[in-house]
Amino acid sequence: MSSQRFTPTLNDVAQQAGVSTATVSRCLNSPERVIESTRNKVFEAINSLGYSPNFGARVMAARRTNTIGAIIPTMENAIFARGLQAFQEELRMQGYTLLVASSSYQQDIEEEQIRSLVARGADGLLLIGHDRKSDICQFLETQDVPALVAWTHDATARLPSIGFDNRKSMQALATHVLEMGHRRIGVISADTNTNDRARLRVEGIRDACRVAHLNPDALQIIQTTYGIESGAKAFAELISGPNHPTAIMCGNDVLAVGAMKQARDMAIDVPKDVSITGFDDIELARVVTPALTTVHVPHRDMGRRAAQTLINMVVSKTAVSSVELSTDTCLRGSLAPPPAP
Amino acid sequence: MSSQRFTPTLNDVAQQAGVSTATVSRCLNSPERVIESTRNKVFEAINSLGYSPNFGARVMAARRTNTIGAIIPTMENAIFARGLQAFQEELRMQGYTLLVASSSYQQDIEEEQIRSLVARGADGLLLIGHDRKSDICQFLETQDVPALVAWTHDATARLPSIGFDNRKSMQALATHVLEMGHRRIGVISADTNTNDRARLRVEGIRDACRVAHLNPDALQIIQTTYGIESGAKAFAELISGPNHPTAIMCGNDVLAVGAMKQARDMAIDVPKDVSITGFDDIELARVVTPALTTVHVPHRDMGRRAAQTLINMVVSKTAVSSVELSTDTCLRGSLAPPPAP
DNA sequence: GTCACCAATGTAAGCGCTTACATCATCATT
DNA sequence: AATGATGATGTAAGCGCTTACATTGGTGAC
Repeated sequence: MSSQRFTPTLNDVAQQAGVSTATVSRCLNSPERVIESTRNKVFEAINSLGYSPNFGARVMAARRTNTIGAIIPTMENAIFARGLQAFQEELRMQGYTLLVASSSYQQDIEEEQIRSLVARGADGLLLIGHDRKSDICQFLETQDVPALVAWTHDATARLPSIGFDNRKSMQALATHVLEMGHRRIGVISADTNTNDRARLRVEGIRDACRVAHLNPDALQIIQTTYGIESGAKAFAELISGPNHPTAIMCGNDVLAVGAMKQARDMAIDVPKDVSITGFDDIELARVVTPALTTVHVPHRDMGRRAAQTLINMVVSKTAVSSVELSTDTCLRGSLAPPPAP
Repeated sequence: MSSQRFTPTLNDVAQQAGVSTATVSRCLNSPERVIESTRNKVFEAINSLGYSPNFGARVMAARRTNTIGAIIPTMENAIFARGLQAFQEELRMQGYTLLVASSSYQQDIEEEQIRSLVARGADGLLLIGHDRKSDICQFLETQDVPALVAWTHDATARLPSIGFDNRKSMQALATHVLEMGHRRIGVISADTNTNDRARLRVEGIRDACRVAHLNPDALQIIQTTYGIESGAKAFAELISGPNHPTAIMCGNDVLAVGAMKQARDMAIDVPKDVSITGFDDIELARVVTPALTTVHVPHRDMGRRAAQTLINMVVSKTAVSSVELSTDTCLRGSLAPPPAP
C-alpha cells in the first residue's frame, strides 16, 4: 500500500514472492507449469503490488501481440460502424484485441496509420478498399503483416478481400431505376479518384445505362464528401439546373438522406417529383420518410467473416483467397416512376 | 531487394549506412543533431531496407508513446462519433495518435480495455462517464496514467471531467414539455444502473416534475439498450398501455428516432397524437420528419477541448479541474401541446 | 543402493531501441 | 601555437519481458 508513484515490474513481483522472474512469467503465460503453492504466492505478490505487465516489453520478447488493427476512413458516420462492431466482437471471442484508427479518407494518413499500427505490433490489419500506393503493400509484405481488405471485392487485387461487388450491386439498383422509366439520372458520389468503392458504384450506373442503350456520359454526376450536408448541397445543385434529373442515385445512404432532407426543405416531393436511392442500407435508410431505396450490404456478416479470415491468415501465415458476398436491392418508398412530363 | 522475410532493425540500418545505432536513432528522433551528409546516408539505408522502427522497443527505451487511448461504449451509433472525430483531429495536430477501443457498455470489458491500453503504453486515457469501480481508478493512479472523463460533468468525482450537466440539461427540456401542458410523460432510457448519463437524464426529468408539483414516480419509464430498434419497441409498449403518455422523452436521439419510426408504422401522428424528444442533437435529429426536439450537445467542442486538456495533463503531469460546457434546448417539430382530451 | 527420469524452478541471453557519457575533430580565441 | 568550445558521432548500459537451457531434488525400476 505504498503511495509513491512507482510501477512494479516482473522483477519486483519475483522478489516479493521469493521466486525467479521466469516463474512469475510462467504463472502469467502457462500457469499449469508451476505448482499451485508457488502460483499462489506469486499471484498474491502480483495483487499486493498492483502489477500489470508491460506490453511493449512483452511484445518485444515474445514477438506477437494478439492485436488486430483496423483502419477505416471515418468514424463520423455509421457506414463502417456495424461491420466493425461485428468484427470486434468476433476478434474478442478469439482472444484478440482490436485497435481502430481512422484516415479521414486520406491516403497519406492511412499510410501513416498503417505504419503506426504495424510498429505497434499489430499481428494483422483490416483495410477498407483497394486504393492505395503499392509501396505500402510492399511494406506490409516486407514486415510480414497479413492484411485483408473489406467493403469491396476484387479477386485480382494484390491484397485478398472480403466484400461485395460494388459495381454489380449498383448496376442492379440502377437497372431498377431505369426500368421504372427514368431517363435523366443524377448521381451524387464521393470522390472517385481516391475511393474505389465510389468509383465502382458510379461505373455500375454507367453499365446499366449502356445495357439500356443510354449514353452514360449524359449522367449528371456531382462528387462531394460523404456527409448529410454534402448530400443536401449536391441535391440542391442537381435539382435547380435546367433539365434536372427525375432520379438521383447517391453513393451511399448518408448522401441520400441529405438529399431527402434538402428535398423536404425545398418542398420537393419524394418520390412524386423526384426519386432518390442510396447504398449500404444502414439503419438510417428505414428511418427517413419515405423509406430509402438502397442496396443492402451484409455488414455484420462481412465483419464477422473478415475477423475469422484475418485470424486465419495470422495464425497459418498462409494467403487466403478473396470472398465475395452478395447484396440485395431494397426497393422502398423513395423510388417511383418519374412524374408525367 | 532481397525477397526473404526478414525485418530489418536499427542495427541493420546502422551497418548498411556505416554509422552507429545511436546516429540512426538520432536521425529518427532529432534529425537536426545529425549532419546532413550522414543523415542522407542513413535515410538511404532506411529506405533501401524498408526499415520501420519497432514501437515496443521504442516505448520501452524511451518510456513514452505519444499515444492517447479512448474507450467508448459503442461504435455502433453516431453518439460518440463526432466528438471522437474532433478529439482525434486535435490529437493529431499535436502529434499524438489515438487508439480507440469499445466496451459495449459493459464495465468489465471497459476495465479490460483500460488495462490493455495502459499496458500498450497509452500516455493518457479518455473515458466516458463516471460509473466504474474504484479499483480501476486506483490502478490508473498507481500506473500514473492520467485519465479524463467526457460526456458528463461532475466536479466532485475522482477523475476530472469535461462535459455538460446531463441532469440540468434534461430538466430544461422536460420543463418545456411540461409547460406545453403534457402531464402523462413516458421515458425511454438506457440502463440507469451502469450508465450515469442515462441516470442523470432521468433524474433531470424527475426534477422538472417536482418543480411542477407532479409526482415523479408517475413517470412511465422503460429501460432498454441504445438502438433504433430498442426505441421502436419501447415506444410500442408505452403507447399501447392504458392511460398512455402524451409525450415521450428519450434518453438520446437514437432511441427517439426509433420511437418516431414506430409511431409512423403505427400511424400515430407526431406531434399531433404524441410528442417525442431526444438528447444529443446528432445529425439524425434534423433528418427525420418532423425534426426532433432535443438537447444540443457541443460534441465537437467537447472533443477538441478534451484533447487539449488531456495532453496538458500528460505533459504537465498535474491535475486539472473539471470543465462544464453548456447545452441548448432545441425546440423542433416533434414537440407540441398534447391532443385535446 | 544406483540410476534414469521427470517435474519444478532458476539462470541468463537476448528482443530493438534510446540516451548519458565518452571520444574526437574542428575551429575561433588568445 | 596552445587552449577550450562546440558539434558530430560512437560506446554501452539498460528498458521489462520471454524462453532455451541448466540445475535441483524427488520418484520408481532394477
